[in-house]
Amino acid sequence: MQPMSEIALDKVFQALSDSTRRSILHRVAEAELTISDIAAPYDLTFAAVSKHLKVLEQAGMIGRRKRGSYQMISLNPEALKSAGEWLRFYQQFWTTRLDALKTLLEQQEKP
Amino acid sequence: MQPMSEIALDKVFQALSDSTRRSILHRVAEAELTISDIAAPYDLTFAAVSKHLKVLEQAGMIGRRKRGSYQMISLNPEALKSAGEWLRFYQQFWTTRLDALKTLLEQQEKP
DNA sequence: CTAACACTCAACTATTAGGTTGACTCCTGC
DNA sequence: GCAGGAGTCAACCTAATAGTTGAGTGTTAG
Repeated sequence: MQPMSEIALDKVFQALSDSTRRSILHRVAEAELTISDIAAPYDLTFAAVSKHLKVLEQAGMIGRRKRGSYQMISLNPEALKSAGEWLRFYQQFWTTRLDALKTLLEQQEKP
Repeated sequence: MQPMSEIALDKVFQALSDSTRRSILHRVAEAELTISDIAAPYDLTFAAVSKHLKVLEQAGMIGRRKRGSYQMISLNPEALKSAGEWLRFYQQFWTTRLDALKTLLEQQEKP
């Protein structure tokens, strides 16, 4: 998979930066839901939830499927995967640097 | 490691949603830098870079160390790790669901 | 001591985000 | 065909972000 564009990554991380949206992702990951289902547990208006879904959709993280007068919302994990890959890069850096530090310290202990 | 609080995750993902800040993280991951070093390549004022660093610091993603009149900025990957773990959870969900779907389809093909 | 460097802080501006309300559209069941 | 449920859209408000400028604080070198 080719790396995500910077702008796409902006959108994914921005979408993830709101706990309501993370909660929506969590629930949608477990089952396809209608927008009413999604909205029910939150103390928000329908329109507000609809906006959150738009943010998630424009970040490529969810998909919609029309089913009569309902829409079924489902997780699209490709975008999450890209964000995960981005982060893994830094964790790798971290591990490498810690190892280097450890080696350095060991060398100083017994020169 | 205990899971990050929702608010802490908000801050981490919010911090990651700006490409300048991701770029700063990238460079800081490779070497400890002064703030002047960090600011140099960007077409931004010093103060703007200072603000970005504040955002990263409050998200727990970088650390500062005073060294005379300089400050050395370094990566703190613990926060990135938490974000990575959060994302991995969803990728796992995805994999599981795809496997379930595949099994279902195979059962339908040869009943 | 002071000049210069390395920042930081406060104030201001413009844009974006998250939320509301109310009107509108589009299906479905009767 | 029309009433009602499912959802979207537009207008508006408020708070937060990203940026600027300019003044202020430490620290070091000469």
